[in-house]
Amino acid sequence: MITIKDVAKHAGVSVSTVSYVLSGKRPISTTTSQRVRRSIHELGFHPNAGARALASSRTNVLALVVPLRTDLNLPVIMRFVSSIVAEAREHDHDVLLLTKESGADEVHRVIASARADAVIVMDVEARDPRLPALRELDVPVVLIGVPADPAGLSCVDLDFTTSGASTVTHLADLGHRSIGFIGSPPSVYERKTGYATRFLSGITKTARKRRVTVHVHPCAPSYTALSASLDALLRPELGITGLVVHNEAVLADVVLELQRRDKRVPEDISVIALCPDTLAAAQAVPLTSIAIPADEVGVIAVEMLMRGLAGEQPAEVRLLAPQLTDRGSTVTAPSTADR
Amino acid sequence: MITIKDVAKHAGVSVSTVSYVLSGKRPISTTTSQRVRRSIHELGFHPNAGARALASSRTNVLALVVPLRTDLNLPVIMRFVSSIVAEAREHDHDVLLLTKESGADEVHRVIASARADAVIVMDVEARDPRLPALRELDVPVVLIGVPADPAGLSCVDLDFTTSGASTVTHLADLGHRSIGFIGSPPSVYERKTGYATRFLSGITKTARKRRVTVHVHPCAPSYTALSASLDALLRPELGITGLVVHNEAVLADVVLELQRRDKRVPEDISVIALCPDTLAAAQAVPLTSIAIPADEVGVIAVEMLMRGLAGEQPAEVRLLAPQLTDRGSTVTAPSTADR
DNA sequence: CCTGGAAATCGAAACGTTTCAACTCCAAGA
DNA sequence: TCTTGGAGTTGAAACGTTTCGATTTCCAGG
Repeated sequence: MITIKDVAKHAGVSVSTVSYVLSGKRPISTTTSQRVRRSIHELGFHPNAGARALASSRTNVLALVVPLRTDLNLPVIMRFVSSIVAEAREHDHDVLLLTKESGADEVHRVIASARADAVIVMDVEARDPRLPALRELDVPVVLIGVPADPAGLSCVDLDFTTSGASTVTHLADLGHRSIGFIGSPPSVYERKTGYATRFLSGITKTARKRRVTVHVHPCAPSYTALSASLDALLRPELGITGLVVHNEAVLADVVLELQRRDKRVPEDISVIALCPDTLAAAQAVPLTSIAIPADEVGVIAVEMLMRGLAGEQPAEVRLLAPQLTDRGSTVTAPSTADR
Repeated sequence: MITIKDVAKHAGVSVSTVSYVLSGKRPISTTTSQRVRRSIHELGFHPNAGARALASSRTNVLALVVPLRTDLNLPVIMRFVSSIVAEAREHDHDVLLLTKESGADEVHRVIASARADAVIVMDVEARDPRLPALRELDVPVVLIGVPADPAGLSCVDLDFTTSGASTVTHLADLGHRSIGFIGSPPSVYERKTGYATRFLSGITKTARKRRVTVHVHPCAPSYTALSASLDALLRPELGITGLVVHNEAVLADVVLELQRRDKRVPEDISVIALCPDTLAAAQAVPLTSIAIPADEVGVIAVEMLMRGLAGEQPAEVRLLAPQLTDRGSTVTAPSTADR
């Protein structure tokens, strides 16, 4: 194994000089610096992470708590994860993977044993039982999602409330008076997952304001469940002309099923989704949608942690403004006569 | 921070004794051991991972290279990941997350800097460019998937060749003479992903042997692509009575589209899938399937690494026998007269 | 009662970094 | 000419474990 000592000898300088070349924490002449760098390169030196961590009490590792429940949309989760990993590398950090199932004690273990410097927690629920434990940790923590009481913790997320409002506003502006909502699986609402609840409340609140009727149907990720939801929503007496979908698992089926039931999109019924842009664009009928900015959220989460590690950064809640892309699946509501 | 010294003092023993209590590498009297354990517990001591790694040259961390391409089935990937994480914890190890995009140098960096002790690589291609670099690493490596030349590397995977054979045998035994195959996205075959190619070759080889005609259609994960594939496969002159599906993304749509085209499953057409059991069972018509044993593969991968770290374990290729579950979506082929 | 050896415990030397205090130059200001 | 001070460099002390060799303790056998 090549150590910093070997590099120092090879470059004809002291060990500490090599260290300073690497960290840049002290001025080093360009000639020395170059000589050292060349030695590092020639010898293929990689600083030992353990020794580094021990001496500096910094591991350069972020712990990431990922939910692996099946009622969540894994592709979306993965987009968060990959953007976080990429951004972490950008800041010369690695990512340690924890699964949500393991709970808060695992996070505590990882921090207490100095395996990681900071924590990102995904899929935070409104009154998440892990919150107190996370507050105790005195390392930077960023939540993806916003709990009921974020005091003392940093959060970043799409502004789901405003997103919900946007979908309704969009449809109401087009003249729709009665709309359906196909939501995430019931279990998601039961656990009071922050984002799902907030999206829905944005919808209902705005609907009330705009005097739009909204029929809410959480929907399990199965054909049967979707079919039942659509049966209920498409009863003629409801006069539904617009549909908001927040459920990636059944999104494709929604479009197919509407077609099968001779409801044309958008002529008979307008559809707007909350989902990643790529998914919205890939449907049989490309869908107008509000994007889930997974990449951006991941980047911001890591940046917040980095500032936290640098000692700046008070706890902060950061909500990203929704962005609605019209792909033509939403149009002016058909007049009553047409129906 | 609580260190081993504090524990030693509190328990009235030497530092090394505490260490031996923890590691069990030397005999310690039960009384001492209990006293030490109690101190550890009372003080809330967690051994510093960096110091430990430095002294023992063992990090107790596994590096896991996860593919995050979107043409792969993320839910399946996640099942691998979560079983790996769980099993790693079972062996007191943590998991460091690397994404495939970063390539082999990232793996090298992680090992060279002693951030991890061993590596699991998912989604290995037939002639994966990372292979040589992985062989150079002198730490245990386990591939999930089997490359063309696995020499010197351990692998574990479902036996996709036999799985392909099984699907055909199953259908042929039921009297089907002409079957369709809806495969993974074309890109997957183009990259010569081991598993997809092997599954397909198992199918075609057995089909030849059993004198069954098979019509092959790789299929992108979109409604349009699926629709085109089905158009082609359902031309009456082909006389297809059985369908093998290896594409989780469009699996649900396959069933719905067949129904829409007035093909009853299984009366008019038998369908068998290669996918996780839960997915097969969740379809509008529960599907006969060959399971993708993600959990088992994950567990085995970790166990192989552990044996490798213990110094046992020569490189080994481990193929898991396919398991076919009949859920009633495959029946005797309709006689020609019926069609 | 002594002896030998196993069982239990201890002390100190690694492990490979970072970082602090200190030291050497050398140039600029007085 | 003598200070002063900053830039560049160094040596050595941490950092918190593990582990090796040595030492003590204990007990059975003679």
